[in-house]
Amino acid sequence: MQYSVGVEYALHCLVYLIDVPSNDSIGIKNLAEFQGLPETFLSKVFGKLSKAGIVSSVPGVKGGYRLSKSPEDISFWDVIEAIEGPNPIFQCKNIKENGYLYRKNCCQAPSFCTINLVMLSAEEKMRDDLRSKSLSWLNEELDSVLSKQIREDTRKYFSKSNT
Amino acid sequence: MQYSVGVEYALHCLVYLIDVPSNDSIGIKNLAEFQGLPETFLSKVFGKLSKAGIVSSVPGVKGGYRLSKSPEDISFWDVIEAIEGPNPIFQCKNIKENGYLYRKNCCQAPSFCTINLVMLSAEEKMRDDLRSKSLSWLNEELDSVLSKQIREDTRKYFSKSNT
DNA sequence: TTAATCGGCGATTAACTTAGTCTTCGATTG
DNA sequence: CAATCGAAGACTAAGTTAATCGCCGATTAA
Repeated sequence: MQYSVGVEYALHCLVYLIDVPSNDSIGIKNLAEFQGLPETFLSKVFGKLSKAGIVSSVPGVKGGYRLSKSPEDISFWDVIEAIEGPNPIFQCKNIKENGYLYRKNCCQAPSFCTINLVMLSAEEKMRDDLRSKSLSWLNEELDSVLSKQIREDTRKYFSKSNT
Repeated sequence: MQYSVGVEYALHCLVYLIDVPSNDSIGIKNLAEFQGLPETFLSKVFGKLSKAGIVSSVPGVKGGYRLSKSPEDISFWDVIEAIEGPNPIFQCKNIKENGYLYRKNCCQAPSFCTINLVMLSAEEKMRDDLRSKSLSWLNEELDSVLSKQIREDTRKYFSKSNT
Protein backbone atom coordinates (compact mmCIF):
# COMPACT_ATOMS: atom_id res chain seq x y z
CA MET A 1 0.00 0.00 0.00
CA GLN A 2 1.79 3.11 -1.17
CA TYR A 3 1.76 6.05 -3.52
CA SER A 4 3.22 5.42 -6.96
CA VAL A 5 6.59 6.87 -7.84
CA GLY A 6 4.83 9.09 -10.34
CA VAL A 7 3.86 11.42 -7.51
CA GLU A 8 7.45 11.74 -6.40
CA TYR A 9 8.68 12.31 -9.95
CA ALA A 10 6.01 14.93 -10.53
CA LEU A 11 6.68 16.94 -7.38
CA HIS A 12 10.40 17.04 -7.95
CA CYS A 13 9.96 18.12 -11.53
CA LEU A 14 7.34 20.76 -10.82
CA VAL A 15 9.75 22.62 -8.56
CA TYR A 16 12.03 23.16 -11.52
CA LEU A 17 9.17 24.60 -13.53
CA ILE A 18 8.47 27.38 -11.05
CA ASP A 19 11.13 29.76 -12.29
CA VAL A 20 10.42 29.14 -15.96
CA PRO A 21 9.07 32.31 -17.64
CA SER A 22 5.59 31.90 -19.12
CA ASN A 23 6.81 32.17 -22.71
CA ASP A 24 9.39 29.43 -22.18
CA SER A 25 9.25 25.74 -21.24
CA ILE A 26 11.38 22.76 -20.19
CA GLY A 27 11.42 19.52 -22.14
CA ILE A 28 10.81 16.10 -20.65
CA LYS A 29 14.24 15.07 -21.82
CA ASN A 30 15.93 17.74 -19.74
CA LEU A 31 13.89 17.01 -16.66
CA ALA A 32 14.48 13.30 -16.95
CA GLU A 33 18.19 13.61 -17.61
CA PHE A 34 18.78 16.05 -14.78
CA GLN A 35 17.18 13.75 -12.26
CA GLY A 36 18.15 10.40 -13.75
CA LEU A 37 14.56 9.39 -14.43
CA PRO A 38 13.20 7.25 -17.29
CA GLU A 39 12.16 9.70 -19.98
CA THR A 40 9.22 7.78 -21.43
CA PHE A 41 7.70 7.21 -18.05
CA LEU A 42 8.07 10.81 -17.01
CA SER A 43 6.30 11.69 -20.21
CA LYS A 44 3.24 9.77 -19.04
CA VAL A 45 3.34 11.47 -15.68
CA PHE A 46 3.28 14.86 -17.37
CA GLY A 47 0.41 13.73 -19.52
CA LYS A 48 -1.62 13.34 -16.34
CA LEU A 49 -0.44 16.66 -14.95
CA SER A 50 -1.45 18.26 -18.22
CA LYS A 51 -4.91 16.72 -18.16
CA ALA A 52 -5.36 17.98 -14.61
CA GLY A 53 -4.56 21.52 -15.73
CA ILE A 54 -1.41 21.77 -13.62
CA VAL A 55 0.98 22.14 -16.52
CA SER A 56 0.48 23.00 -20.16
CA SER A 57 2.46 21.52 -23.00
CA VAL A 58 4.26 23.19 -25.86
CA PRO A 59 4.44 20.82 -28.83
CA GLY A 60 7.07 20.68 -31.51
CA VAL A 61 10.79 21.34 -31.51
CA LYS A 62 11.88 23.46 -28.55
CA GLY A 63 8.62 22.43 -26.94
CA GLY A 64 8.15 21.19 -23.38
CA TYR A 65 6.11 21.99 -20.31
CA ARG A 66 5.40 24.99 -18.14
CA LEU A 67 3.13 25.54 -15.17
CA SER A 68 -0.37 26.48 -16.26
CA LYS A 69 -1.20 28.26 -13.02
CA SER A 70 0.52 30.12 -10.24
CA PRO A 71 2.64 27.89 -7.96
CA GLU A 72 0.58 29.20 -5.04
CA ASP A 73 -2.46 27.56 -6.57
CA ILE A 74 -0.87 24.14 -6.97
CA SER A 75 -1.03 22.07 -3.80
CA PHE A 76 0.58 18.75 -2.97
CA TRP A 77 -2.85 17.23 -3.06
CA ASP A 78 -3.56 18.59 -6.53
CA VAL A 79 -0.50 16.77 -7.77
CA ILE A 80 -1.31 13.53 -5.98
CA GLU A 81 -4.89 13.58 -7.24
CA ALA A 82 -3.68 14.22 -10.79
CA ILE A 83 -1.37 11.22 -10.71
CA GLU A 84 -3.19 8.77 -8.48
CA GLY A 85 -6.77 9.53 -9.44
CA PRO A 86 -9.70 10.33 -7.18
CA ASN A 87 -10.05 6.96 -5.40
CA PRO A 88 -9.71 6.93 -1.61
CA ILE A 89 -7.04 4.83 0.09
CA PHE A 90 -9.59 2.70 1.82
CA GLN A 91 -12.14 1.20 -0.50
CA CYS A 92 -15.04 -0.49 1.23
CA LYS A 93 -15.92 -3.86 -0.24
CA ASN A 94 -19.21 -3.83 1.63
CA ILE A 95 -18.57 -7.30 2.96
CA LYS A 96 -21.71 -6.99 5.06
CA GLU A 97 -23.69 -7.77 1.93
CA ASN A 98 -22.07 -11.18 1.62
CA GLY A 99 -22.86 -12.02 5.20
CA TYR A 100 -25.29 -14.21 7.05
CA LEU A 101 -27.57 -11.40 8.16
CA TYR A 102 -27.86 -10.06 4.64
CA ARG A 103 -28.66 -13.46 3.22
CA LYS A 104 -31.18 -14.02 5.99
CA ASN A 105 -33.01 -10.76 5.52
CA CYS A 106 -31.96 -8.60 2.62
CA CYS A 107 -33.42 -5.27 3.65
CA GLN A 108 -32.02 -5.10 7.16
CA ALA A 109 -28.39 -4.58 6.22
CA PRO A 110 -27.42 -0.91 6.04
CA SER A 111 -26.13 0.30 2.69
CA PHE A 112 -23.42 2.44 4.27
CA CYS A 113 -20.62 1.20 6.45
CA THR A 114 -19.47 2.91 9.63
CA ILE A 115 -15.94 1.60 9.24
CA ASN A 116 -15.75 3.11 5.81
CA LEU A 117 -16.92 6.48 7.11
CA VAL A 118 -14.19 6.48 9.73
CA MET A 119 -11.57 5.73 7.12
CA LEU A 120 -12.78 8.41 4.77
CA SER A 121 -12.77 11.06 7.48
CA ALA A 122 -9.24 10.09 8.54
CA GLU A 123 -8.06 10.37 4.95
CA GLU A 124 -9.67 13.76 4.75
CA LYS A 125 -7.42 14.90 7.60
CA MET A 126 -4.40 13.93 5.54
CA ARG A 127 -5.74 15.60 2.42
CA ASP A 128 -6.42 18.82 4.30
CA ASP A 129 -2.79 18.97 5.29
CA LEU A 130 -1.69 18.22 1.75
CA ARG A 131 -3.99 20.89 0.39
CA SER A 132 -2.42 23.48 2.67
CA LYS A 133 1.06 23.03 1.18
CA SER A 134 1.56 24.68 -2.19
CA LEU A 135 4.34 24.49 -4.73
CA SER A 136 5.51 28.00 -3.89
CA TRP A 137 5.63 27.04 -0.23
CA LEU A 138 7.80 24.05 -1.15
CA ASN A 139 10.05 26.29 -3.21
CA GLU A 140 10.68 28.64 -0.30
CA GLU A 141 11.23 25.68 1.97
CA LEU A 142 13.87 24.34 -0.37
CA ASP A 143 15.55 27.76 -0.45
CA SER A 144 16.04 27.62 3.29
CA VAL A 145 17.14 24.00 3.32
CA LEU A 146 19.32 23.63 0.24
CA SER A 147 22.57 25.44 -0.29
CA LYS A 148 22.58 28.50 -2.55
CA GLN A 149 25.08 26.69 -4.74
CA ILE A 150 22.77 23.77 -5.51
CA ARG A 151 19.84 25.99 -6.36
CA GLU A 152 22.10 28.12 -8.54
CA ASP A 153 23.45 25.10 -10.37
CA THR A 154 19.92 23.82 -10.93
CA ARG A 155 18.71 27.07 -12.47
CA LYS A 156 21.81 27.27 -14.62
CA TYR A 157 21.24 23.73 -15.89
CA PHE A 158 17.74 24.39 -17.12
CA SER A 159 18.35 27.85 -18.49
CA LYS A 160 21.31 26.92 -20.64
CA SER A 161 20.02 23.61 -21.94
CA ASN A 162 16.79 25.05 -23.30
CA THR A 163 18.01 28.05 -25.29
CA MET B 1 -2.98 2.70 -4.08
CA GLN B 2 -5.26 1.37 -1.37
CA TYR B 3 -5.48 -0.53 1.86
CA SER B 4 -5.73 -4.29 1.51
CA VAL B 5 -9.03 -5.99 2.21
CA GLY B 6 -7.39 -7.62 5.22
CA VAL B 7 -7.92 -4.41 7.17
CA GLU B 8 -11.61 -4.43 6.36
CA TYR B 9 -11.96 -8.08 7.25
CA ALA B 10 -10.13 -7.57 10.52
CA LEU B 11 -12.16 -4.57 11.69
CA HIS B 12 -15.46 -6.22 10.93
CA CYS B 13 -14.44 -9.40 12.73
CA LEU B 14 -13.00 -7.65 15.78
CA VAL B 15 -16.34 -6.05 16.51
CA TYR B 16 -17.82 -9.49 16.98
CA LEU B 17 -15.11 -10.40 19.45
CA ILE B 18 -15.93 -7.54 21.81
CA ASP B 19 -18.75 -9.29 23.62
CA VAL B 20 -16.95 -12.62 23.90
CA PRO B 21 -16.22 -13.48 27.54
CA SER B 22 -12.52 -13.87 28.31
CA ASN B 23 -12.75 -17.60 28.91
CA ASP B 24 -14.44 -18.17 25.55
CA SER B 25 -13.48 -17.60 21.91
CA ILE B 26 -14.85 -17.55 18.37
CA GLY B 27 -13.43 -19.75 15.62
CA ILE B 28 -12.25 -18.49 12.27
CA LYS B 29 -14.79 -20.73 10.64
CA ASN B 30 -17.68 -19.00 12.39
CA LEU B 31 -16.39 -15.53 11.64
CA ALA B 32 -15.76 -16.37 8.00
CA GLU B 33 -19.07 -18.08 7.48
CA PHE B 34 -21.09 -15.35 9.15
CA GLN B 35 -19.61 -12.69 6.89
CA GLY B 36 -19.14 -14.74 3.75
CA LEU B 37 -15.36 -14.41 3.81
CA PRO B 38 -12.75 -16.94 2.65
CA GLU B 39 -11.80 -18.92 5.72
CA THR B 40 -8.16 -19.60 4.89
CA PHE B 41 -7.47 -16.00 4.09
CA LEU B 42 -9.14 -14.75 7.25
CA SER B 43 -6.94 -17.18 9.13
CA LYS B 44 -3.84 -15.36 7.86
CA VAL B 45 -5.32 -12.01 8.82
CA PHE B 46 -5.82 -13.23 12.36
CA GLY B 47 -2.29 -14.54 12.39
CA LYS B 48 -1.12 -10.96 11.96
CA LEU B 49 -3.55 -9.64 14.58
CA SER B 50 -2.25 -12.26 16.95
CA LYS B 51 1.38 -11.33 16.36
CA ALA B 52 0.48 -7.70 17.02
CA GLY B 53 -1.00 -8.63 20.38
CA ILE B 54 -4.52 -7.56 19.45
CA VAL B 55 -6.07 -11.00 19.71
CA SER B 56 -4.91 -14.22 21.30
CA SER B 57 -5.51 -17.65 19.89
CA VAL B 58 -6.92 -20.73 21.55
CA PRO B 59 -5.62 -23.84 19.79
CA GLY B 60 -7.34 -27.16 19.47
CA VAL B 61 -10.95 -28.22 19.15
CA LYS B 62 -13.34 -25.52 20.44
CA GLY B 63 -10.47 -23.12 19.95
CA GLY B 64 -10.60 -19.75 18.24
CA TYR B 65 -9.74 -16.15 18.95
CA ARG B 66 -10.54 -13.57 21.59
CA LEU B 67 -9.39 -10.00 22.16
CA SER B 68 -6.18 -9.89 24.14
CA LYS B 69 -6.77 -6.39 25.46
CA SER B 70 -9.64 -4.10 26.27
CA PRO B 71 -11.53 -2.79 23.20
CA GLU B 72 -10.80 0.73 24.44
CA ASP B 73 -7.12 0.04 23.92
CA ILE B 74 -7.46 -1.17 20.33
CA SER B 75 -7.55 1.67 17.84
CA PHE B 76 -8.25 1.62 14.13
CA TRP B 77 -4.62 2.43 13.57
CA ASP B 78 -3.46 -0.52 15.68
CA VAL B 79 -5.41 -2.80 13.39
CA ILE B 80 -4.18 -1.19 10.19
CA GLU B 81 -0.59 -1.30 11.38
CA ALA B 82 -0.95 -4.96 12.33
CA ILE B 83 -2.22 -5.90 8.88
CA GLU B 84 -0.40 -3.48 6.60
CA GLY B 85 2.90 -3.25 8.41
CA PRO B 86 4.78 -0.14 9.51
CA ASN B 87 5.60 1.30 6.09
CA PRO B 88 4.32 4.78 5.29
CA ILE B 89 2.05 5.41 2.31
CA PHE B 90 4.60 7.59 0.63
CA GLN B 91 7.99 5.97 0.28
CA CYS B 92 10.73 8.28 -0.88
CA LYS B 93 12.92 6.79 -3.57
CA ASN B 94 15.47 9.54 -3.02
CA ILE B 95 15.58 10.29 -6.69
CA LYS B 96 17.85 13.23 -5.95
CA GLU B 97 20.69 10.75 -5.61
CA ASN B 98 20.30 9.63 -9.21
CA GLY B 99 20.37 13.16 -10.46
CA TYR B 100 22.79 15.43 -12.21
CA LEU B 101 23.80 17.42 -9.14
CA TYR B 102 24.53 14.32 -7.17
CA ARG B 103 26.67 12.87 -9.94
CA LYS B 104 28.43 16.19 -10.27
CA ASN B 105 29.24 16.60 -6.62
CA CYS B 106 28.33 13.77 -4.32
CA CYS B 107 28.45 15.54 -0.98
CA GLN B 108 26.22 18.49 -1.81
CA ALA B 109 22.95 16.58 -2.14
CA PRO B 110 20.99 16.51 1.10
CA SER B 111 20.31 13.07 2.49
CA PHE B 112 16.79 13.96 3.54
CA CYS B 113 14.03 15.06 1.25
CA THR B 114 11.65 17.93 1.99
CA ILE B 115 8.89 16.37 -0.10
CA ASN B 116 9.15 13.21 1.91
CA LEU B 117 8.87 15.14 5.17
CA VAL B 118 5.69 16.83 3.98
CA MET B 119 4.17 13.49 3.05
CA LEU B 120 5.08 11.90 6.35
CA SER B 121 3.58 14.74 8.35
CA ALA B 122 0.37 14.60 6.32
CA GLU B 123 0.12 10.86 6.94
CA GLU B 124 0.64 11.51 10.61
CA LYS B 125 -2.50 13.65 10.60
CA MET B 126 -4.45 10.71 9.27
CA ARG B 127 -2.93 8.30 11.76
CA ASP B 128 -3.74 10.63 14.65
CA ASP B 129 -7.38 10.50 13.68
CA LEU B 130 -7.24 6.73 13.33
CA ARG B 131 -5.56 6.42 16.71
CA SER B 132 -8.38 8.38 18.35
CA LYS B 133 -11.04 5.86 17.30
CA SER B 134 -11.10 2.68 19.36
CA LEU B 135 -12.94 -0.59 18.94
CA SER B 136 -15.26 0.21 21.83
CA TRP B 137 -16.05 3.55 20.22
CA LEU B 138 -16.94 1.72 17.01
CA ASN B 139 -19.10 -0.68 18.95
CA GLU B 140 -21.13 2.12 20.48
CA GLU B 141 -21.38 3.81 17.13
CA LEU B 142 -22.79 0.65 15.62
CA ASP B 143 -25.29 0.42 18.47
CA SER B 144 -26.71 3.79 17.53
CA VAL B 145 -26.67 3.11 13.80
CA LEU B 146 -27.74 -0.51 13.45
CA SER B 147 -31.15 -1.82 14.45
CA LYS B 148 -31.47 -3.64 17.75
CA GLN B 149 -32.66 -6.67 15.80
CA ILE B 150 -29.48 -6.99 13.76
CA ARG B 151 -27.21 -6.69 16.78
CA GLU B 152 -29.35 -9.21 18.62
CA ASP B 153 -29.20 -11.68 15.73
CA THR B 154 -25.44 -11.27 15.53
CA ARG B 155 -24.89 -12.03 19.21
CA LYS B 156 -27.23 -14.99 18.98
CA TYR B 157 -25.32 -16.39 16.01
CA PHE B 158 -21.98 -16.41 17.73
CA SER B 159 -23.21 -17.57 21.13
CA LYS B 160 -25.14 -20.55 19.90
CA SER B 161 -22.63 -21.74 17.31
CA ASN B 162 -19.77 -21.93 19.76
CA THR B 163 -21.27 -23.91 22.61
C1' DT C 1 -6.16 -43.64 22.29
C1' DT C 2 -7.82 -42.13 18.38
C1' DA C 3 -10.39 -39.38 15.24
C1' DA C 4 -12.04 -34.90 14.42
C1' DT C 5 -11.42 -30.05 14.97
C1' DC C 6 -8.92 -26.12 15.63
C1' DG C 7 -4.84 -22.50 14.65
C1' DG C 8 0.13 -21.90 12.41
C1' DC C 9 2.74 -21.73 8.57
C1' DG C 10 4.86 -22.13 4.19
C1' DA C 11 4.42 -23.03 -0.81
C1' DT C 12 1.70 -22.01 -4.59
C1' DT C 13 -1.48 -19.76 -7.85
C1' DA C 14 -4.22 -16.52 -10.51
C1' DA C 15 -5.52 -12.02 -11.14
C1' DC C 16 -4.26 -7.50 -10.96
C1' DT C 17 -1.22 -3.40 -10.67
C1' DT C 18 2.87 -0.90 -11.50
C1' DA C 19 6.96 0.82 -13.72
C1' DG C 20 8.72 1.14 -17.73
C1' DT C 21 9.32 0.43 -22.98
C1' DC C 22 8.17 0.66 -27.86
C1' DT C 23 6.02 2.54 -31.60
C1' DT C 24 3.26 5.48 -34.17
C1' DC C 25 1.36 9.94 -34.64
C1' DG C 26 0.79 14.95 -35.15
C1' DA C 27 2.71 19.56 -34.25
C1' DT C 28 6.55 22.78 -34.58
C1' DT C 29 10.91 24.69 -35.82
C1' DG C 30 14.90 25.68 -38.68
C1' DC D 1 11.37 18.61 -45.55
C1' DA D 2 13.88 16.70 -41.82
C1' DA D 3 14.78 16.67 -37.02
C1' DT D 4 12.80 17.32 -32.58
C1' DC D 5 9.37 17.59 -29.45
C1' DG D 6 4.77 15.95 -26.86
C1' DA D 7 0.41 12.55 -27.11
C1' DA D 8 -1.22 8.23 -26.86
C1' DG D 9 -1.93 3.47 -27.02
C1' DA D 10 -0.21 -1.26 -27.06
C1' DC D 11 2.74 -3.93 -24.79
C1' DT D 12 5.87 -6.22 -21.22
C1' DA D 13 8.17 -7.63 -17.06
C1' DA D 14 8.15 -7.54 -12.31
C1' DG D 15 5.85 -7.22 -8.17
C1' DT D 16 1.76 -7.42 -5.22
C1' DT D 17 -2.62 -9.14 -3.55
C1' DA D 18 -6.24 -12.26 -2.54
C1' DA D 19 -6.93 -16.65 -2.04
C1' DT D 20 -5.99 -21.80 -1.97
C1' DC D 21 -3.75 -26.08 -0.52
C1' DG D 22 -1.40 -29.13 2.33
C1' DC D 23 0.88 -30.38 6.35
C1' DC D 24 1.88 -29.75 11.17
C1' DG D 25 1.07 -29.60 16.31
C1' DA D 26 -2.28 -28.80 19.91
C1' DT D 27 -6.61 -29.99 21.95
C1' DT D 28 -10.82 -32.28 22.98
C1' DA D 29 -14.60 -35.59 22.92
C1' DA D 30 -15.88 -40.16 22.27
